[in-house]
Amino acid sequence: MDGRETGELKTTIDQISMANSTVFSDEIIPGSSFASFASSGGSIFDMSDNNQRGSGFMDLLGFQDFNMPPSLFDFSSSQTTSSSSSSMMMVMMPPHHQQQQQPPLASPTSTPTAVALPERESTTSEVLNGSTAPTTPNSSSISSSSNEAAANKNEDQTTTKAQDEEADEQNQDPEKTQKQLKPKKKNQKRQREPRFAFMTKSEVDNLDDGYRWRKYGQKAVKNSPYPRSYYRCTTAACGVKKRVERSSDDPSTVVTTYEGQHIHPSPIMPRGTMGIAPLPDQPSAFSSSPFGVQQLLPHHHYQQQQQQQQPQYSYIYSSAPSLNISSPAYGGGAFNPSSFSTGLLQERYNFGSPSSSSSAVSNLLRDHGLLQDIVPQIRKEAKEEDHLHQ
DNA sequence: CGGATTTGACCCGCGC
DNA sequence: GCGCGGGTCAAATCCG
Repeated sequence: MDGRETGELKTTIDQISMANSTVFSDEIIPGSSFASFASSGGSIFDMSDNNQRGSGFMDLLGFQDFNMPPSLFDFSSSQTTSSSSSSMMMVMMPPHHQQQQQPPLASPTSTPTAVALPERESTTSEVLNGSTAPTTPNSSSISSSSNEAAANKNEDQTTTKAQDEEADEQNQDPEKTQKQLKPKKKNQKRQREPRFAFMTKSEVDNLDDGYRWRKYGQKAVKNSPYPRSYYRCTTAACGVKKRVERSSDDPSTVVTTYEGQHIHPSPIMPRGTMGIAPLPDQPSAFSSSPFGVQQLLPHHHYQQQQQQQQPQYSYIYSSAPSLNISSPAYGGGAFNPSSFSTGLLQERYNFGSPSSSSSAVSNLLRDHGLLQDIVPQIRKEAKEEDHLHQ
C-alpha cells in the first residue's frame, strides 16, 4: 500500500530551524489558510520523513498524548534552539471552522502563543468555549451566549434529529432506506475529535506514523489541484482518522490531520521498545493517547534504531488537544496556553516507560525534544541524500 | 482470495 | 430552500 509512496522522500533538513513554528489547534485550514500560515512566517520545521514501517513520525515527534507533545511544543524552554527565535503559536479552532473563518494567524512571536477562537459547537473541545478567559469545566454559563446558544441548538438538533430518524427508519420507504447509508449512524451524536495537523515536507503523501491506515475516501480540495485523502486506522474499534492533503501553495508540503485517539499500541512498533505505562492519573494507558498508547520510546534508543532511515518530517502545526479542563495544569479549568510550555506539561505528561517516563520528558523539555539529538544526524544524512537526489 | 484502494453517490452542515 | 463543500460509504476494482 504505502510501498509505492514510501521511499522517495526528499528531505530538506536544512530547514530544520524550528523557528516560527506555528501550531494550530483542531485543524489546519484548508488551502489558502495554511498558505497564509506559511507565508506569515509560520514555517514548519522539517524533520524527517521516513516511510519505512516502524519509523513513525509521531514517535519521532514524541507525541504521547493528545494533550500534547510537550517536547515539541516547548520551544520557549529551549536553551539551545537554533539562532532564530523559536516560536509557536497555537490557535484554537472551532471544530467546524470550515472556511469562513481563518484562524488569527498571529505573526510569529518569540513565545508560545495561544489564541482561542470562539466555539460554535460544543461537541468537542469544550475547553475552547470562551477559553480566552478562564472558565470552569461546568461553567456553561460562562460561554458567550451565542456560543452557548449555538451549542445548545446543535444539541437539540442532534437529538431531535436522531429521534426523528429513528422513527423514520421504521417508516421510511424501502427504496430510500436501502439506498441510504445506515441511518443508525446518525443516532450517534456526530462528534468531532480533537485534531492535530502536521505539515510535512515530503514527496510522499502518506507518511508513516507507525499505524496502519486504510484509505476510505478521496476528495478534491477546493482551490487546490491536489486531492485530500481520508484514512482510517485499520485496527478494529479504533476510530482514529487522518486526512492527508498536499498544500497547493507549497506542493512539497503535505498536511496530515489526525483525528481521534488510538486505543491500541502502534502495530508496527517493536514491542520491546514500547514504553507503556499508565499515567498516574489515568485509569488506562490506552485511554488518553491520541496517537497511540503510551508508545513513546526512549528517544535515544529509538533514534539509534531508526535514524538510519529518517527522512525529514516537517512538523507543522498541531493540536487541538482534548484538553483536560479540570486539570490544574490548564489554569484551573480553562485552557492555559502557557502551560503548554514547560513544567506543567512535564508534570502532567509523565509518559513513557517507567524508566524513561518523567525523566524522558524532562530531557525532552530540556533539549527541546528529540530534535536536538536527531537533527545533527539527520542533517548529515539529509545532505547526503540530497546529493544523491541531485 | 483477502485486503487495500478507487471512485461515484450520498449525507450533512452551513451560508446565502 | 438551495447549492456548495467537506466527509463518509460501499461496490467495484486492484494487487500481492
